[in-house]
Amino acid sequence: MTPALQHHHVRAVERPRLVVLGEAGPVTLLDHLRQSQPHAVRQNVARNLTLFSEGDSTDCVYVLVKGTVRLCKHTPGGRRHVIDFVLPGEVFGLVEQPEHTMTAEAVSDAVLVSFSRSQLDRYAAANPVVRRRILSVVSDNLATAQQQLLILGCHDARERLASFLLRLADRAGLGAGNRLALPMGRQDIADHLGLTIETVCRTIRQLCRDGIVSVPGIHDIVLADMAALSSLAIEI
Amino acid sequence: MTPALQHHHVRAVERPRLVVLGEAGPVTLLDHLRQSQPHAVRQNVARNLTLFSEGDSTDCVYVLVKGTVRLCKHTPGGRRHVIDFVLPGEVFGLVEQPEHTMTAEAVSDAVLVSFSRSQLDRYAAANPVVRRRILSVVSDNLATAQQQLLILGCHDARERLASFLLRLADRAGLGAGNRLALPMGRQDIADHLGLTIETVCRTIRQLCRDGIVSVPGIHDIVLADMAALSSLAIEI
DNA sequence: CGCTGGTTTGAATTCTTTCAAACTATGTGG
DNA sequence: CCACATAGTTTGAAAGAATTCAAACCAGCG
Repeated sequence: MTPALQHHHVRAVERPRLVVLGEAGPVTLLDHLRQSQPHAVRQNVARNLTLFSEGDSTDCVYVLVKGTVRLCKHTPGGRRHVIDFVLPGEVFGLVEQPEHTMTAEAVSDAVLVSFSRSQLDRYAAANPVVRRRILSVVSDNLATAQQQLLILGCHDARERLASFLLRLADRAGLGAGNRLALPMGRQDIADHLGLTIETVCRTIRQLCRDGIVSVPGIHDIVLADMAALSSLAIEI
Repeated sequence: MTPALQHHHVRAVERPRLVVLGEAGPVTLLDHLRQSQPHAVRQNVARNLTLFSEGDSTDCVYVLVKGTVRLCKHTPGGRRHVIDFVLPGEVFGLVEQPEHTMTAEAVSDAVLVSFSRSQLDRYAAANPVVRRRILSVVSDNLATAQQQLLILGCHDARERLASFLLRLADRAGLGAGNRLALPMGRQDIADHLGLTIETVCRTIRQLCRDGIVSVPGIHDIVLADMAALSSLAIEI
């Protein structure tokens, strides 16, 4: 796993962007992180491993290179809520508090790069553009959470699941034949949507019977009828 | 409505804080806003009036002085979700996007001060502390939204309502005899908690019968048994 | 006094949860 | 390579909860 390869992987997952001819400076926060901390630690984590827990000090910022991560909150009563899933190319763990407010766990085997938070802060202090990127990330997280509030406000399971699938497809992109990877388990989806695992199963099955999706494998779903799915989901 | 009076009102709603003897500089974002824009416009808005809508340009930042405001998202399908309520002393409308993503409406007759966004940005450009305050506000909004995700993840109405009441009590403070003002209507609460208005009514009634709360007036609720309410709510 | 907007109650329906059991895939050890 | 154990998923049936629809109620107001 050479640095060059690592470099490639980190960039490969980025969203397409306009390329400025001649000089393409750092644009995303990830660009800036890579530029200012070229020797950041890259690590492989196995499925179900905890990356950090609620209460841990926020001394690192992470970028997911490969795999999927879930961000959870646990209640004293032993319940769990999955606030969000992290997809490759996304920054996570960037919190404006001394301690993490969520737990991050690998949904599947994952590869990530961890950057020093204090170093980022020093870099940002001298660089207005980086500050704006940091604010953008937090602001995007806020927008995402508010979008999710809308989904959880839906009264029925079909609507929540349809919305979830569409949002995931939008973020992760669709494969050939509208195939979408579902790396997370059914329980993860349930805890993300405020449902039980049984309801998630039954609702997926229902969408299947209605010909709206098909499920070639547990961790794959084909969005056969996007129009029907969209009309089912909460419109944004 | 003299400037002095306005000054008094704006400060009166602030959270208690330690007073530094001799020199008490600006601490909160509100302090900074007031200091940098001493002639900001103060306005009265009547119940149900819209302050700004989704899509409006974000050229102002607001501070609520009196009354209550709801922040909603509307779907093309005609549904509405109340993302949050704004209480006196709180900043709202501070969004890192060119357009508002929510609609703000007065729940009850309200008084607010609007500050110029561009002026704030210029001020922040030269003042690291103000930048940090702005980031704090956005970050706090994020924490609030994620807390609300936890509440909406609850499978039953009692739990959501109990959590809502406790959170409101925590933010607004309790009056004599654990009295809490509920300026918003039942439909607002329903749209905030992902329930129907009927379920909200019935659940409040149920809490009443169980002696956990009492309802002297539609817009007042007495949290009689805080312990029971806490054990009912989702523990944080 | 009667309207109007908002709230509360009732009864039936629909949906979700719960609990239990069967099933499937995956990995381990023989 | 197969049998078995395990974790996770799916299905079924019954119970419980929320929604829907309808109607009654209530408070503020012209």
